[in-house]
Amino acid sequence: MATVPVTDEICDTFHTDPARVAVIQASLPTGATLEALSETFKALGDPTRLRMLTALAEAELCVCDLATLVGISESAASHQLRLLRTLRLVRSRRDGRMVHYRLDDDHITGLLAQGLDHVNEAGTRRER
Amino acid sequence: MATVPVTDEICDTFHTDPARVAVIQASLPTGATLEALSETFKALGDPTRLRMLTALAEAELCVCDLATLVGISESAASHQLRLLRTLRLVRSRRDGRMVHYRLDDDHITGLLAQGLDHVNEAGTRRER
DNA sequence: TCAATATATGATAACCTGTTCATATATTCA
DNA sequence: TGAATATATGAACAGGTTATCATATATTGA
Repeated sequence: MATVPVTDEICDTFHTDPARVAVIQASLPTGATLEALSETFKALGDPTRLRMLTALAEAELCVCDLATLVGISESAASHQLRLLRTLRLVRSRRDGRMVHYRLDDDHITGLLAQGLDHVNEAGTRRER
Repeated sequence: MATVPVTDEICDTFHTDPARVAVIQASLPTGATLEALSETFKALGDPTRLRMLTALAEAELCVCDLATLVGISESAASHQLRLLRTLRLVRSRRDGRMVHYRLDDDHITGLLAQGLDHVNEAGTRRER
C-alpha cells in the first residue's frame, strides 16, 4: 500500500490538514465494502465460530458433528452456520437428512492462518 | 491443512464417531490461542476500527487526525486505539503533546487485504 | 508554576450478540 | 401416509460492546 508523506501540521481546533484528509479518505474502503468486510471479520471474531471454522478446515462435517465437537447445541450450531453461510464463509451440501458443511473457499483458511501468525508473533513479543 | 477422511457414520444420539472427533479436536487451536485469535478478529470486525486501520495503512496519524478522518470523537478514538494497542494491531509513538499511531506490523495489512479479497469475491458471486 | 493543548480513562446508557427453548421444515423408511 | 431423525428458525433473555460525558494525565511554553 502507498505511503502518504506526513506533513508537519499541528493538532489545533481544526485538527487536520484538509488535503491530507482527502488523500487518505479516498483510500478508505467504500461504505458497502466496509460493511461487508467488518461483517466478515466480526464473524471470525467469536470463539465458537472460530472453532467451527478450524474444524471445517480439517474436514467436511454435518451440523451434529460440529455441535458436539464445539460443545454447543445443534440449534446454536445451526444459527451460527446460517450466519457463516450468509457471509459465504461456509457452504452446505445436503445428503439425505444431514447437511454437510465445509469452508467456502481458500480465502478462509488463509485468513485463519494469517490471524494465527499474528497472535503467535504478538503473543511471544513482550513489552515495548 | 490436512484432510480427514469422512467416515460414513450416521447422526444418531451419539452423534459422532469418537475417533474422528479426537482427530479434529486435536487440530483445533488451544484455549489461549483461540481467545487471542477471536479477540483479534473481533477487533477487525467493527467499521470504525476498520476505517482507522485502513487509514493507518496509508499513513502514520495522530489521534485527532484519526478521529476527524473517521468521524468520531477523540475520546472514542482513544478508547478504540487502546484496544488496538492491547491487541498489538497498532503501536504508538509520542511526539511532544501528540501521539502518532501506525500499524504494528505487516500481518495487519495482510489480513485486511485478504479480507477484502474475500468480500470482493463473495460479493460478485451470486446465488447457489 | 500556570495555562493551553493532546490524549487517556472511568462510568453510564443504548445497542447488539449468542445461546436457549419451543416449534417448524425436510427427508427417509416402514 | 406416519413416525423418526436432522436441521432450521423465531422469540426472548443475559451478557457484552461502543459512544458519550466528565474528568484525569502529560507535555509545552510563557
